[in-house]
Amino acid sequence: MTGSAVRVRFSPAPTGFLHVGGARTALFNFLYARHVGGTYILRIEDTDVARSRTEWVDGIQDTLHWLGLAWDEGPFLQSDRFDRYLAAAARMHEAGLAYECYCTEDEVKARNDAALAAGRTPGYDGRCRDLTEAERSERRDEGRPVSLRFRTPTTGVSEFDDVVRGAVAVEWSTIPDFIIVRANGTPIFFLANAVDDLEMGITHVIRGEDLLDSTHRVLALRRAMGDDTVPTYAHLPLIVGADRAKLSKRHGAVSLEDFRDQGFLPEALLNYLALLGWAPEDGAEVLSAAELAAAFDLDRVTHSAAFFDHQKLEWINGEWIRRLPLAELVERVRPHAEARYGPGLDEDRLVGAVRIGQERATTLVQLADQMDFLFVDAAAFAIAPESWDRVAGTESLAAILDTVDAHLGDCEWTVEAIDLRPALEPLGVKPRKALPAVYAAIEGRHAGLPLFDSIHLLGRDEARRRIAAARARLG
RNA sequence: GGCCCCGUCGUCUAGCGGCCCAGGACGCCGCCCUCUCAAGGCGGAAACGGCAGUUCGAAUCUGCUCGGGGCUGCCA
Repeated sequence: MTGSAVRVRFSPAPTGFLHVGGARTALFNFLYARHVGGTYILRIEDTDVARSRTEWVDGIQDTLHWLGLAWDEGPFLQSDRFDRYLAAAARMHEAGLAYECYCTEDEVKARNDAALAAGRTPGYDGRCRDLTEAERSERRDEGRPVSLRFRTPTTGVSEFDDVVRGAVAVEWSTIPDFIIVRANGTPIFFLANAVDDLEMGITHVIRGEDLLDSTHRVLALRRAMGDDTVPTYAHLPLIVGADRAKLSKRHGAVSLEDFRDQGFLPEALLNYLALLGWAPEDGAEVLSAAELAAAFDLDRVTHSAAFFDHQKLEWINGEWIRRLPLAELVERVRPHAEARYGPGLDEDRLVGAVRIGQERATTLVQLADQMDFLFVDAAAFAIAPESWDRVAGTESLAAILDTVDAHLGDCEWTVEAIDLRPALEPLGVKPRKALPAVYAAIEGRHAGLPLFDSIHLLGRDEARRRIAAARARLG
């Protein structure tokens, strides 16, 4: 598993559920590690104590496991490692690479707003950058909060090569000094990120493009720690919502758990997510995790933001439902069916329904819903009003139901013998005209699982009872 | 506002100077199959943002322009 020196990490902030953007990032890290035989690490970036929650730390891990994206090392919690970051920050301070800043958040914000209003470029104005020792002690005596701010270069260019973007360069003069330790004594993302990538020997940083600009600051921090090496960076195109804006917890993002609850298979989600921002050379669309890992490479990652297409996900999910062995599919459907109809379902009916539903299902939930007529209480069974409206006017309906009842009364109880078409032939009504009403009578809806199999699963008595009930509605 | 990134069918993409009057997939439309609905098969409509330039030749290279997005936080 760790045949190469490649070390990658997925490093989510536990400030919410895992959504498709985060899952895709985890997946690409996972696939790359598997492709090259490297190590895939999980690191929780919970430096923002106020917003991180342990339930999200657990939730993210659960979801990752469900997806099959188990990590080789970790999880490492940055909140367990604050001393390291703070020590690094202290060294930078001593070396003059960082300085104490006494500005309050509100003051900085007010000055930024003023700069913007005046048409000037916002960003920390360097007020505390070159304070004398006397000025510093004066501010400390005032009881002002003390944060540590990193001194960025004022001249020159910061440049690095990104696997998917190519060379990315920016003038240092456009990057203001930034906080590395908050006034409350906790470290900031840039610092923790730089320290950990270095200490954990991360060789490839694969993450969203929203972090592209922060790379310059992290690299500056690495150099401040005396390290001139640069890991390989690969910034993935963003996954956007219908408005083409970045997905986030407060903007259009959907929890991966919701997809699970909606009846999507992890195989399908993985498969679809892999196709958002990457495509295999041979153009294949339906691939297993192993096939994805074999074909995946960073140099085929695309450049532009992608819209999450729910319809294509549904299609892939159907493909995966069809590929699952029957017994396996039954186990995937079972929890959804039990959630609806209670535990201890009749096994023959469940397996039978899954068997006839497999070739037409798009989601596990849809499949579980379609078999409701087999599990709902006899007393609770009812024909959907819309369906009855559609079929109530069927030509010769009374005769059709009488004929069906008679046929079910004395035919051999096999799917082949139940076939209603020969019995209906004398009535001169086409099966496609006559049968929807029988579907409604038996399944409660005019379209659903194959009728003859459904009748077979239902059993002779209950099937006839339902036909009789429908017949009674005609008066 | 400043900086950075991106721009091929509705959507996801293939394409890396001639094989492209642009290929595949989802979706959509039509036909076939059919016990309903699906699934499946066949066919169809549908795109290189714009303008210059380089070149014998550009979706592919360059510039400009327009458009979209990201960052600009004591969030990550």
